[in-house]
Amino acid sequence: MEPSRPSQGVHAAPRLSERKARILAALVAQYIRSGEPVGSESLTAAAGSPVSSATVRNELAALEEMGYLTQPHASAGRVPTDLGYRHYVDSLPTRVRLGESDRRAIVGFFDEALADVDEILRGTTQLLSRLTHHASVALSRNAREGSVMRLEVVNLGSNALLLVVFDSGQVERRFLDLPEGVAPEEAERIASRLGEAVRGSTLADVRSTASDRARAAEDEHERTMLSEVEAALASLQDAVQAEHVLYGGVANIVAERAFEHRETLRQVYEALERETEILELLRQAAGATAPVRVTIGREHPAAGMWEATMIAAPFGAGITGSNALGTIGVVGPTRMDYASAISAVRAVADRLSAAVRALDV
Amino acid sequence: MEPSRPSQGVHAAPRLSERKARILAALVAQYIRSGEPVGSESLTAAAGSPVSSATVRNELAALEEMGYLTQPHASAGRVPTDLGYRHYVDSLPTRVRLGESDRRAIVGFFDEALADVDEILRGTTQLLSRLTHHASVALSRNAREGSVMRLEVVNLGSNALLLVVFDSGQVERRFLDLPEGVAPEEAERIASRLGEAVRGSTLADVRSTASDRARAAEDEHERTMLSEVEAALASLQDAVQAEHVLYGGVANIVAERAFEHRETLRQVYEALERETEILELLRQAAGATAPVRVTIGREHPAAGMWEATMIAAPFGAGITGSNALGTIGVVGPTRMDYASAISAVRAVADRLSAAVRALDV
DNA sequence: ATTAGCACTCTCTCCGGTAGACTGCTAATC
DNA sequence: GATTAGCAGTCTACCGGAGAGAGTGCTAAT
Repeated sequence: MEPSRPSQGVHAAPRLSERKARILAALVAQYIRSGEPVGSESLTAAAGSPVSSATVRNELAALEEMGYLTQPHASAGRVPTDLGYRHYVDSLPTRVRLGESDRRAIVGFFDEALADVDEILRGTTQLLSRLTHHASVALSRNAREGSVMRLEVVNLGSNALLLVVFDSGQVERRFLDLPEGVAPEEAERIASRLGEAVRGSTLADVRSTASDRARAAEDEHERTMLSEVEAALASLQDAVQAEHVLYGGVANIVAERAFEHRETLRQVYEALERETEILELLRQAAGATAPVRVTIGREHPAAGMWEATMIAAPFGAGITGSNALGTIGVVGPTRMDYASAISAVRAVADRLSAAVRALDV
Repeated sequence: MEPSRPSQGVHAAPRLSERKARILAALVAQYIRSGEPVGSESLTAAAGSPVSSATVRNELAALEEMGYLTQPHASAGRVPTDLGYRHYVDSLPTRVRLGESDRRAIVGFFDEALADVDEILRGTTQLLSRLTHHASVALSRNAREGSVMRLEVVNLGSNALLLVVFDSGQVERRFLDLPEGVAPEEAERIASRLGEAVRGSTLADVRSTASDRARAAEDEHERTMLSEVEAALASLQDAVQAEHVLYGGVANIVAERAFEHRETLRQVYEALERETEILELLRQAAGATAPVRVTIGREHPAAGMWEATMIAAPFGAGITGSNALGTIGVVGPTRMDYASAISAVRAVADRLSAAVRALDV
């Protein structure tokens, strides 16, 4: 395995002739359906006007030369490369109609009023997995990047809790040791005063304000209390990992016949578990303006995903775009039914956007 | 596969003779090590005073008759049944010393002060997976069973958020529509007044109090607001699923050589994903007084786990026992290294208990 | 009760042979 | 020049048989 990066192949992908494009598309479609290498014979009808298998063979040889196809072995049919899939996906019609039963499943799911955002997202991954028979992933916007709407201290008896409420509605919490001699009520008052002063600021600003105030405070209780709060905010700020990917339907990966080798399977599970690369892709999809982002095989930065494809779509973006609330997607083998997977992801993302908007605004 | 339940086998497990027990233990240990069916020849040394292979064969035949062993085929060595593993596990010494490097890894992990409870638990599953090379699971006590320490309404601009803080420090939230004409400040006041009144009650009590007060309220704002709150609490109370299992190291399952068949693998992943049975076992372990609970093969209620073993240990219980803060555990093939897996789970649970205590009290 | 010995059974692996599926190439054709 | 028929060549997948190896159960002797 050489670490070659995508679409920068040696062959600069010259525009394909009409016929080559047709043949390539037909081959990819058939390979996706059957999983078997495709021979020239079965493509004679695909080239517009019917041609002989010998002609198809010439075209196939050319497409292989250009990097769109390979052969498992010398006397076998052709199989698409990642570049072949890429061409296929890029030439897919932008809008594919969803099957009626799928459409109904999606509408039905979002009709049931689920109240909690996280729970909706979790359910959405399950929905998406059922629809596509692939593993699905979801990421919601990082709370810590939003602005702080409230600080609250809650006395729990043996210790106290600092709550930080963000404008997204997310809540982070840290345990606090109340300083010796500070009454819980006083602690609560100090925290909420700070909270009112910083309402709408970023976490970093809140922290530095807390630090400033702690230094400036004349009252000793206030000083120690504020530095406690600052310490908690600091720990919040540089927590090991702020956000986590939600997974659904990961059992589908092992059921995937296209992941033939055990080792491939292992690598995919490991990549999913490592999270970093998946996170990266999901974040990119959230930032992009495109409705879906498809990452195929070696286009993945992580070697463990080189046999896999990820389809990701942002949700909850306003008309302004690019400020999505999060991203959902599916992960499956490069040999997947792109048309239906892409439309399922898009449709679910659309509905999810509507559902979140209804809940949130 | 017949749905036979464990240790209620036809053979009522009569006490094994000293020699049978020795042979069985040696066989299980060797099978765990090698993964190959064990022949009589390699057990001649195991029976206390050395005996011939023929004698061992007689004993093996008897053990098979009693249900502790089987043969993959007529002329192969013996392999333990679930009952065989059960006997082996039950006769394992209660305390096995952990390897020095493992011990250091555990201590090292908990030395790094992690601030958030969920994050610690998440990290703990990863630690446990690294130590045992199995998938690990964790469950923390259901917040909704605790008592409510605070109700808080936070105005987010476009809508409002109801926070419910429990004595465990867990926080649940629901979006609220502020009733027409109710000022955010007023809403906050109404909620916090309710919160003060019900401090320490269960969620159900809080809800019924909210409902009572809504009915009794004279002020219209207060009435509508309180019924909003009650609706939110209701949705909290019967949320689809209150608690979720945390998973770590699930890639280890596919790496497990003992899960030879793809289908077995799939079933295990599905069982993990379905969560219900895993939850059930983890809850049972949390309630039990035993330091670890081992569930082997067909002892599992879920058929998908019939080839797997789960080792679970509660953590965070006081000296009173039975009120654990949660449970951690590992899931692997029935053919696993029980001695080291059990001691790893116990050791991690112990340290985790200490860490949580330090954080919380 | 234990053991030596032996016949028997079952699996696993290797091997050669064959059928089948495609290809690439050449030479003829449009 | 593009297309096509025909054909030789290649590679895989599958099958059946042979033989080695491992381990058992049984019998008869100790």
